[in-house]
Amino acid sequence: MTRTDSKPSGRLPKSERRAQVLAAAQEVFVAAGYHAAGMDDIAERAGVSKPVLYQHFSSKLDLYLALLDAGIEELHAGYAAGLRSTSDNKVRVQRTVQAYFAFVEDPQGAFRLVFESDLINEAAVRERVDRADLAVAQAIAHVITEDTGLSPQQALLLGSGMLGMSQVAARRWLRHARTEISREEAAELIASLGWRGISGFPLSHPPED
Amino acid sequence: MTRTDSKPSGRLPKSERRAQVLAAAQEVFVAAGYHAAGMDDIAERAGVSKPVLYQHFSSKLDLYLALLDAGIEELHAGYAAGLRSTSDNKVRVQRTVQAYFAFVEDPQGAFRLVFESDLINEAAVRERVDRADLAVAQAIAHVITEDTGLSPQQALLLGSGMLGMSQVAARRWLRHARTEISREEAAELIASLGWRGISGFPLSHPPED
DNA sequence: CCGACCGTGGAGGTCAAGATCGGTGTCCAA
DNA sequence: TTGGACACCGATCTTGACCTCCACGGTCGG
Repeated sequence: MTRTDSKPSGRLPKSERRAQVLAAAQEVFVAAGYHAAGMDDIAERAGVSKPVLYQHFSSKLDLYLALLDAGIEELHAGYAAGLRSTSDNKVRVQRTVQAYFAFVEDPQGAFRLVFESDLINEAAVRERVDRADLAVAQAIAHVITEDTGLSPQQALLLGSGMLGMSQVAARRWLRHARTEISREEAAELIASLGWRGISGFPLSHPPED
Repeated sequence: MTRTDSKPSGRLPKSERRAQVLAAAQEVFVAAGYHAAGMDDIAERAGVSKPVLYQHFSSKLDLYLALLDAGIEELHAGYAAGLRSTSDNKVRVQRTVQAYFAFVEDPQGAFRLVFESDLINEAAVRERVDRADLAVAQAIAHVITEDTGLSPQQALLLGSGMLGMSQVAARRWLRHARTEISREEAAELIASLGWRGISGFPLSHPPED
């Protein structure tokens, strides 16, 4: 019985141990937020000691940023697939909103790191979240400019409005309406709200001074 | 000239001194966030000593909650006035969105405490923000149920979508589009987005425009 | 004129949490 | 089998921030 591969606390390859630490850190950060989370908690959750944490990540912030990047990438992959799946802008909006709801429903809770981070004052975090939001808003703005004659600035503002609509509604649905309304129905409702709002704009928008 | 009332550091009535402390604390919290702000900074900013802080507020959290409550009340007063100013639901939506943009533009920056708090994990903070959001969403949901045949749950979800739309768009406008688009135009754009979205739902009254 | 009092100011205590060092067990190779 | 080296763990250090104690100056009553 010299083999102890199945033992969770045994020696693991570096990448596997790193993934384990990341998973544990995500659980703790999601449950408690950045500031309330302790490296002790993360180490205990991962079943390793604190020095092992610092063998993989140079600091608490580094660990958090790795998880934040993964979460943003997860969200990006979700809506990007929806955008490329069709050229029908209405369906594109539906897919994007669906992606937000799916992201929020993810059992790992990565949305807490992207949408509800308590480290938003940190420049690195703020910058990444801003960039992610801008990408989504621009994607929606692109859809808008195809269907309306609004200026890029106006379209981008509307895009951020659509983004906020999806984000906040998805979070409210998850917390307060998940048992009453299915994910698909909720997303469809919000997508209808957004699409009707967008498609109501005139094709040629005269600037009103 | 025995009285030195005009001297800032002199004796002040308790309420006035408290207001001064609150103003200084708001500046520091808005600029740095809760965690990065120090009681030393607040005391220095207010021109008082730390014991004076603790004569007025029992803890840092207490001080923050006082400011958060004031900010929420400011937002509430803004949109509540707009809702009562008319019975035209379209105008109500416009006024509500305008209130969000005005709140975000407030030079004291109270919106940072309500919309971008880095203490959102604290139960007291989360509860107050949730309650404030729910109030707005319910107010909008009431408007929605008047014009559509949606269920209360559906209307509340749409209301939170409208809320998020206004909130996120207002923040983006403040940070990235303030010089290009006026506040009124931006708010009108978002209000149009939301109103067209709402009025497009079935069983709605025919649009007057 | 003088003494007592009250509020201010700066220095310090405490504690939590992030970031590291000696000891140890285990695995591999000759 | 056995020696060596590597990776891990308990215990520790330090920093930083929230929260109170000793000396000082101005004011009011006798």
